[in-house]
Amino acid sequence: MDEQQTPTALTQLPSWLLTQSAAQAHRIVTESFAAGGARAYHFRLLATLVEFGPASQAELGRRSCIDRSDVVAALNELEGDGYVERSPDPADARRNIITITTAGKRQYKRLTNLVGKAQEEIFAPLSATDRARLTTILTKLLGYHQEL
Amino acid sequence: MDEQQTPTALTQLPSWLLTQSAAQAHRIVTESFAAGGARAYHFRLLATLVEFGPASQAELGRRSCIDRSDVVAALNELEGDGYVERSPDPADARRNIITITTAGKRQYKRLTNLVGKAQEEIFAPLSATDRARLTTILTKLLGYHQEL
DNA sequence: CCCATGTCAGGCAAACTGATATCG
DNA sequence: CCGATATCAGTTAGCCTGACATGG
Repeated sequence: MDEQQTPTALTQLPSWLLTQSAAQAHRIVTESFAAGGARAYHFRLLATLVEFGPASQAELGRRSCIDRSDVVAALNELEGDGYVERSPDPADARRNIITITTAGKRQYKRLTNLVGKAQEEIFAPLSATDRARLTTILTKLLGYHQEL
Repeated sequence: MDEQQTPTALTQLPSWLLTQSAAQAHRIVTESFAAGGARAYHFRLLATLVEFGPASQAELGRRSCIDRSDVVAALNELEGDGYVERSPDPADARRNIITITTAGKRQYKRLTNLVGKAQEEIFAPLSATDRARLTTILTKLLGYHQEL
């Protein structure tokens, strides 16, 4: 009797479609990470360390698009789990050099695996063509908003 | 020297593209609403009232995809601004019937205008074809995740 | 008895702001 | 003096859970 009635003022609004489907994706990804005892911030930081090597906290924050103050907290947790190590930078006393540990690399692989499965769950209804188009369009969109 | 270096593990992850561009969109929309002294919840509720007419709070929550408890708070604010009115349902003593006021309709038009401008800002880099494709794909995606 | 409703209290992850001490 | 760094404290909007009294 009472159908799913969402106002067309929302349904036909591009930004609504974007934020709502992102919310679904976010929920699924968050659950996946939780199964690995982690949060999105941890994955982002580990990925950054794996791809670019050791770096200061500020540098990590810029590369992973995480605020400096949030980097502190996330690194505390990663350090507590033995996934990264903090050491003072001999060349600049203000900085810590963050290094990923062997356990950290293992955890990163685990999380990569989990997030991969989450992709399948999220984008299940889309054809290969749709997925490719979506990726292309969103890359364009994101690139535009990041360089401003 | 130090290019924008975001790990490809993120850059090439569909859910990352989705959530990050949604974050940009969300930020722009939020700023637009703030300029009208409102939040997204207010717009959602007003749109629901305009399209479907007076309804109980629970019904409003279902239609606008807002949790019952958040509906209470948002309606308090809308009522405080004179945009909606609460009245007891004579047919069911548990319910309030929420009605949008004339001022509320005016506010809704204002917000519709603001959110429209936000769309242009958000999707500026996309061609008409890209926008149409994006809308189609996201509609498909959202429909899939909502009916489960 | 079970379910729906409105309300309140509170948590939670992400993103952000501001202040501060330290160092280049 | 200016700017970058690491840290801490605190805020926010959105989403969510649990509890509870009341009424259908």
